[in-house]
Amino acid sequence: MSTQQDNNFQAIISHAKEYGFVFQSSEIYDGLSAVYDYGPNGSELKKNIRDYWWKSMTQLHENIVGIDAAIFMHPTTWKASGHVDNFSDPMIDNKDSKKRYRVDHLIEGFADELETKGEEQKAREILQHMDALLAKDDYAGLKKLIEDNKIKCAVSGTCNWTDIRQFNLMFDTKLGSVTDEADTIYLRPETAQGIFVNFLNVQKTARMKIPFGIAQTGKAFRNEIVARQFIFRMREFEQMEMQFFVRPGTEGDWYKYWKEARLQWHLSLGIDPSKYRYHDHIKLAHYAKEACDIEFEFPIGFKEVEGIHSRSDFDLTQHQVYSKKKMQYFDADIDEATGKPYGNYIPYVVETSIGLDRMFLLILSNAYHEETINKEDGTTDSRVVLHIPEKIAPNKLAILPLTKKDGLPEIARELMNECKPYFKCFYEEKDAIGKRYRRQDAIGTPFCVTIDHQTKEDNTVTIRYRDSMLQERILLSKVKDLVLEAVM
RNA sequence: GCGGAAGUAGCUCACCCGGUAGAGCGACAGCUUCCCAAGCUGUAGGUAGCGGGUUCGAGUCCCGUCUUCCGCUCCA
Repeated sequence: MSTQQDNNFQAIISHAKEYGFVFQSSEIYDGLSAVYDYGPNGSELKKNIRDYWWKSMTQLHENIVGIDAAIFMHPTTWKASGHVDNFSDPMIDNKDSKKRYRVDHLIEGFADELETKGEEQKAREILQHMDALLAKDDYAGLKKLIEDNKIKCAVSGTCNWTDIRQFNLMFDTKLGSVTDEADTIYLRPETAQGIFVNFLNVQKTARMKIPFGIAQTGKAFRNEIVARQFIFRMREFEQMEMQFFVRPGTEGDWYKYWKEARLQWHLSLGIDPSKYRYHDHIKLAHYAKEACDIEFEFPIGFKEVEGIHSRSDFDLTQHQVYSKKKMQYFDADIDEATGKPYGNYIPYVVETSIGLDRMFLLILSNAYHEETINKEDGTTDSRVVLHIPEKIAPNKLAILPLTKKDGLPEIARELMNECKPYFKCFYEEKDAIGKRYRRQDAIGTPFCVTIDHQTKEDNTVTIRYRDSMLQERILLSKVKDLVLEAVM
């Protein structure tokens, strides 16, 4: 058996469509850019990945609880989080170099140059002027400022600028019937804030003690300027995140802990460790203290699938400032250094945030193999198989009567009824048995059971394993437990 | 957003100099009862992404638009 895996991203996308994993959104209307739908097999796989994550967080960790916050949040949330100010910056493009700049960065850079040339006075004037214009959202004035000072593009060295445009990565909409400014609300660009604003509610009602975590899965929306590469970067996507609240000073250890724990979660799905790597951030986001990505070698190269961020007390502090509600926690544990309780503080946060859709793509691209099989008679055969981990495969078991008569379907149906309540099964009696096996390979079903004439005599069936293609005879009565054990 | 390539049946593709669409696989119904696809019979499915133009006539030429992939850019 040989495996051919030459980064065939196209083949994976085709396969995803052909077997009902992923469709482009609104395809009959030419599709909507960077928006995708999950089909029958895709929605099962996605749900299974989500469940596997959820269980690993909320069931296997006694100190992590879940919530399900709304997508709509009070607009002030996004002022507090920094999303309004940091991600709606006016941008300008240089027409010659095609390079895009944040307007404030461009002008500040110019001011810095002036300062190094000893023209501090002029630099200060320009910055003051810029701040005044920014405050008024006067884009024409800002462009004039750039042109009047002949600020050049560092790449092309020209002043050939486009108009200034604003790229707000948050989608907005109106709440209620009155459409004035005050009613503008945003579709959340990240799920994390739903956790932060509920920090006290959860801590008090679930009686959580630090250190503890709050987990959540859900949709988030970003109006990406460029969104591409299939489901890798979508405008509507789903996150699975957990915010872990810790005592200040311990965040470094917890960051290390979660960095390791999250990689172990990935490896628990049996994926080749060499396809993973960490990428530690040098340049940090506005809220971050330490940050790293877990990257996976997709067919399109190593890309981020999950981020672990030490977010300090930035978010809770911001919400405390904006909401004027105290976000503190009373820690009754005794500080050995002082002999007294640690007392009140705003907890630090270590975040783990994984893109569900990216994890889906990871599983799919890791699972996809076009295999050539050397048969006993010297000829070759081929199959497309998805080596999806058993635990998260869309279907766990295919039940296949060898023929559709002689009472075999009846026995198969009985097995179906026995197994159905425990895991997802697929029943089929059409076509040659080999063909049915191949169909199950193509959608990643780990086990196939064939009911044949011998079953009627000794209550044994053939179980066939997807990955090895080996088969063995087992008792009909053992099928359910065998599958259950593998998929739990 | 810029540049490149592409968009014909579910998937992969063909249609030579413009003359009103074909194949393989797949799907469906049946035969075969066959423990690893590609045996037999039959059926369905496309007005060639969408819109406009040139032309007697366009999938084939031109323009626009949408979508996808690749490179650059961006990525809290």
